[in-house]
Amino acid sequence: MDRNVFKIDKLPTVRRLPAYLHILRQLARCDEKFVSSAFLAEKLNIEPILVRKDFELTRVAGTPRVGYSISGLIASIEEFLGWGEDLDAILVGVGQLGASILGYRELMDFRLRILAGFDSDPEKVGTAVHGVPVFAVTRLEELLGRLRARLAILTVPSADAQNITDLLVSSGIRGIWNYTSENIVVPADVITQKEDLASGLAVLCVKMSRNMPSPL
Amino acid sequence: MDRNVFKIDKLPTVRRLPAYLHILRQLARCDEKFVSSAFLAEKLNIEPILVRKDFELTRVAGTPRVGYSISGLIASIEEFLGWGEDLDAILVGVGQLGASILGYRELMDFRLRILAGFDSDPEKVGTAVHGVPVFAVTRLEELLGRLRARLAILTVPSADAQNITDLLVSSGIRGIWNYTSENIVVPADVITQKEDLASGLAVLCVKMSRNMPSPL
DNA sequence: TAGATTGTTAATCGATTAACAATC
DNA sequence: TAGATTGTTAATCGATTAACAATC
Repeated sequence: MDRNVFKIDKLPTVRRLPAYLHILRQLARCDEKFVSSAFLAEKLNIEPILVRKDFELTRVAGTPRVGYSISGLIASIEEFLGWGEDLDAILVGVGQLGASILGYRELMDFRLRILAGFDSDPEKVGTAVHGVPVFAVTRLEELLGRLRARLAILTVPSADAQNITDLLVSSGIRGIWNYTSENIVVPADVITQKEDLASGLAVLCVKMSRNMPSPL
Repeated sequence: MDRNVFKIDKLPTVRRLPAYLHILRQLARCDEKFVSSAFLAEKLNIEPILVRKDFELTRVAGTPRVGYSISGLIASIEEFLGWGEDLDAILVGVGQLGASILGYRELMDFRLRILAGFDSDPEKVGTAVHGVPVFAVTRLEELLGRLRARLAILTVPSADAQNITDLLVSSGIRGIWNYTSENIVVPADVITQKEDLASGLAVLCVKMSRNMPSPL
């Protein structure tokens, strides 16, 4: 089963870490110093013990009766996720979705730095979207040699997904954040993460139908 | 623990169903009639037995040696998700993200029908984005009385998330698909589904750091 | 028939929850 | 001190995987 070399454990925990980080930063902005697992659990609708278990993974220690140091937690989580330093990326496909990602302030909170956008539309080439310069997709290989980004955000039309993926891989990209609806194929040493909006909608629909006998 | 009344089981299965659906429709378009669990498993990088277990939930039956009927599977999955009929929704916050959702063809495949957009920007009010009319957010309550949509897509700035949520809830919305980075608070009988881009990025980052000793 | 694929039943694995001792 | 909160250890729960019988 080596097709999934990158199966990491504690995946549910990793998925929750950014949510903690978001709340912790809000608290830090309000000059709070300590927070309890119960407080965070309440916010995220989970159990306090789960919060403590999650923090165990990041090796942060709390103080009985006081809680966890907010700044300590932020540092530990960032450290664990590798979000302490800028994460350089490029984005391919500057359509409406691509543009909205370029303008998504939250991602900058996580020190994701999108160095360049690429698009095949000559109208877009040469412009800047949310301050990010857009280049022709034909220059991908050339520019990736210079930019040293290892991560690519894929927001092209589904039909182009695999072609562009192949190009990204041969240009040295090691991770692809896939926003298309295609299941792209990559060599074993390249990592992909598929962002699937439909799965969230499915969960919502099933919950709603469980909730109401007649869904309309 | 009644705050999570809508904890459904088989959640991982539900999350995978749209991915099956997507592949099945591609196959149907190619006039394929049957598919094996092994084929689908290969596509999604999971185990064949997991595919069969998932299908068990939708009560679809396969035929030994032949596989599953593609049209039968599509029907069963749609039936299970309640995607056999149009799912009426509204969208609040016609910014770049909101607009990209309005233009997202894939969602129409799932029969999600966005009846109206709402925005506070007078420039946008009265226009149509991807064919969807945009109304003033002040008319939310009034129009929701008429539209009979039960689902709202929330793409407003984080700062407005809770206010708009309260308005949606008091206007009769039963489910909120939350694209903001806020953890919105709703009454126990309203369902929310938070779409968290950061958690996908976290998984990707952790996988990449596991992969490469030095991440750059 | 022989062989491929489903479907069932049991085993394993991992995530969450519970209980409670430690501790500030 | 007493009480609140962490952290540890064990129990439970659910999801995935394995084994193999059923079946077309």
